[in-house]
Parts: sequence; structure tokens; C-alpha cells
Amino acid sequence: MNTTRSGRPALTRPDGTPLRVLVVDDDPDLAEVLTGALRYEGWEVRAAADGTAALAAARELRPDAVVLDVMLPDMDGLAVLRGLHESQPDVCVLFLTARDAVEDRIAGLTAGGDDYVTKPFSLEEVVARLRGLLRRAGMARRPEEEAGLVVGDLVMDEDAREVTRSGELIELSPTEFELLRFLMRNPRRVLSKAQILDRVWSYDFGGRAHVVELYISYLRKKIDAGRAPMIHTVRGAGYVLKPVTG
Amino acid sequence: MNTTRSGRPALTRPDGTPLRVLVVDDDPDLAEVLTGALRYEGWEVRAAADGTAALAAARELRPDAVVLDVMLPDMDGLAVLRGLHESQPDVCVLFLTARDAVEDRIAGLTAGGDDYVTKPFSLEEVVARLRGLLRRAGMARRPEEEAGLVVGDLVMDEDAREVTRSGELIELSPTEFELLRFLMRNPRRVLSKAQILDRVWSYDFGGRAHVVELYISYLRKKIDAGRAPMIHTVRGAGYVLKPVTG
DNA sequence: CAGAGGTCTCAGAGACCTCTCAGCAATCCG
DNA sequence: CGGATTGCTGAGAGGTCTCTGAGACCTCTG
Repeated sequence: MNTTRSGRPALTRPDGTPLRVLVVDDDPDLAEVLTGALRYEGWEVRAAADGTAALAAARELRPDAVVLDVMLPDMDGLAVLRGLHESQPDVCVLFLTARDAVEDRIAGLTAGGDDYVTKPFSLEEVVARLRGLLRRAGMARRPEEEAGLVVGDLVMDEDAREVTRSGELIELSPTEFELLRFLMRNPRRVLSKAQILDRVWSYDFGGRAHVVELYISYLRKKIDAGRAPMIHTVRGAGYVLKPVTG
Repeated sequence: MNTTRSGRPALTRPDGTPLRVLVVDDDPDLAEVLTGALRYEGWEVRAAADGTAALAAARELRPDAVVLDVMLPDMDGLAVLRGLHESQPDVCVLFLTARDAVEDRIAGLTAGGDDYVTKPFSLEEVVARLRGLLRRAGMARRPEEEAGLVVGDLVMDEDAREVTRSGELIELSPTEFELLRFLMRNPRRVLSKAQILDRVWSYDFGGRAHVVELYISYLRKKIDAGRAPMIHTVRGAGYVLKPVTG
């Protein structure tokens, strides 16, 4: 079976082969980081630096999804989108856009059910959106019936952005939600603060690992409050999320 | 079968041939020590002193993993990573970084599931991380089904950093954990204090072999406390870890 | 424009870890 | 048997890691 590099079973195409994703961004560092993160999901990834290369690569790779920067040196987002749909009408597209980009442009781009994230983004968010797109488009098969993320009595519904523990609803801020999602996708594994920063915070975040401690502290107050703790500190190594019994 | 120089069966590629590792560091002494330690694991190792040489060597050797200093004279870490992934998308990378390098944050480098250790490091830690990376990436086949490290009723889960004896959880500090890992990877074999010092303590540690005695003492209190002892002193030679009956 | 919620920095308190020192115990050897 | 050697462990200094509260800054909303 196809698996992620973390050992977890991967989201695959309906026939069980790896999902194919094309990353299009003219910043090579960003493209590299994105590529790495998506490969980590167990997907087959290729990168292109401009619209022309993107269209050529798409024709060859026939990707299930494209991660597309709307500001490319040679073509604008809508043109690339048109070109993509010409060769593959069903492809899912996740747009990357600057925060200050004119909002209604985006509105037009996402009309076809596609989605977008604004720069600077966190990798966890990009991966989550892409998974959402692919699932909704029926292009991906879930490894199991994984109705939501479940660790012990802690349950996360990603679509509804709802978290419950023992059936009790817990309200989380956006950052708290992302952090918990990352923890829940890696249960029983110690995650270092650097790993967490790289995944949950946006790539241009200059701050220290200290924020991680802070947000872990917030999560504990909401999730572990008065209950048997699920979030554990491993001094000198990082944090683990574990079901209560073991 | 491929074996380590210590006689233990080696972690191999899926086809049983030795894993191939490329070491990239511009400090020749450090590169030598690393190369030696990895060869000792039964792996095929090659060294390169800068980014250009590394990429050339990678193209030729096609390594399963690369140990990569992020501070190279000619290229930055992300650029080397990009070059590596161009020729080998699936290669695992373990980064070496200075502790005082723009604190804690290895911006994006660990995003793809890769890992890092900070200098000064212990060889045991480098080897352990590399093994972890390779296992998770599905690039390595374990010699046996070695679900975790097991010696008698003593069990270590390296991912969760958890140790149990007879099912009872034992809490260990980072150094205690490393020391025990080394012992458990070499059961029934007498390890000298010098060997332990070289493996478990970082290469720039100036202290005496006395710390080893101290930490063995700590471990005994936690692991052997009130039970049949597993850690034995071999006077004039070192220490052995053995299952109780043997 | 005021208020609310969210994010992050700062700084202090406290817990924990590592290692040195020193004295004692066990073992070895003449 | 007695001295020398080797190993064990308690006490404690110093440093590091972690947690938490207070507050500044920002954005969004009414």
C-alpha cells in the first residue's frame, strides 16, 4: 500500500496509485518546501517555475491537482487555469495568492470549486486544503473510512472545523486548530518544536520556538482542562499527543 | 546477509543490499568520524566537502540518505536540497546545524519529513535519526520485525520516546534515553566506558568517563529498581545489558 | 471609533538536567 | 591482610528548558 513518509497510510487515487500533484511557483525555495511537504504526504510531485513550463508539465504528468501561484512571470492565473482545463477539465487547483491581492479576482478563480490560500501560508494549511479539494472532487480515496481525525476521545471534524472531547465541543482559534490538527495527524509520535514551527506556522515566520510552547499551553487549557492529559511534554525533545490509556 | 561490523544484522535496502549514505561536511575531521560511524552500521558511505561535490557524488552514488551540513562554503542548505531532489526525489536528508544558528528554526528544512540534529551531536543520535528517517520513508528493511527495541521485558518505542519494563512506563531524561538506546542496540555485549562516551556523548565533550558511571547508576535506579537486574558491571571492561534469564 | 478576539513578545518563576566533587563500597593483588 | 584500584552514589552548583501571566499590536466588526 502507498504510504506517507510518516508511515501513515496516504490519501490515494481511486485505483490506489499515488496522487499526482504539480507545484507552480517562481520562487525556487518556496517551490522546494511545498514539494517536500507534498511528497511527505505520499504523493507524486513535480514543480514548474512559470506558466509555460506548468502547462507542458501538466500535459505530461496529467496531475490530479495543481498548486498554482497566481502571480507568475509569464502568464496570469486565469490564463494558466484556462490552459490547464483545456487538457484536463477535471483537475483541482489550489491557488496561492498574496494577501493584498484584489479579492474579487480570487472569487472568479475559485468559481469552479477550486480553493486558495493566501501567502504567507502554513504547510499544514496547504496540505489540508488540497486534501479537502481532492476528496470533494472524488479524486481521492481515503485510506480507511477515517470519517474525521480521532485520537482517543478527541475528535476533529476538519470540514466543520469542530473539535470535541468526550462529545463536548471545544472552541479553538485558527492557530490552535492548526496545531491540534498537526498533533492529531501524528499521534504517539514526539514532534519537535522545530517540526511544529515548520508545519503549523507560515514559512516566513521569524519568531522563536517560544510560540509553540505558548500555543501548547493554550491547547492544554482547552483540551486537557480537568481531564486526564493527552498532550505530554517530552523534555528536550518536543511534544506528543496520546490517547489517555497509553 | 549484510551485517554491521558489530555483528548485528544491518538495516538494509529492500533488496537486501547495503544502504547508501552520502556525508556532506566541510570539516574533514567531522566527516571522517561520521563516515566511520555510518560504515559501522553496515552502510555504504561516501563523503563530500561542499555542495557542488555533494551533488556530483549524489548523481553517481544515488544514495538513500544524505547527512548534510547546512553551512557549506559554496551553497546554502535549501539550494543543495533542491539539487538533490532534482536527481532523486525520494532521498532522505538529515541536516547538521549549529546550535546558535538563527535559533531553533531550520526554516522549512524539516517540512518534507526530513530531520536535523544540532552540533555538537552524539553519534548515537545521528545514527538513530537516520535510521528513523529511512524506516519511515520505507527505504529500509528492518533485519527482523523489530517493532521497537526489545531486550527481555524491556521495550523502547523510539518514535514516542517511551520505555517500559514489564509494561510499566519508565521516564527517562534525554541522556538516560540515549544511553539506554545504545545499550539496547548492543545487548549481551560488553561496552567499555570509552565506547559509550564516544557514542552517547557529543564529540566535543571534555569530561571524564566518570559521567558514564553516573548515568549507569541513574539508569539502574529507574530500570532495575526492585527487579532482577539487567545492567551488569564487568569490572575492568565495561557494562552489559542482558535479559534476566540469559 | 470603540471593543473583541487573536497573535506574539517579554520576563520571571520554577522544574529539571547535567556534571563535579567527594566519600564510601567492592574488588583485586601482592 | 592491607593497600591500591575500580566502581557506586549522595549532595549540590550551575545551567537549561518549560510554563505562564501581562501586555502590546493588529485586524475585524458593529
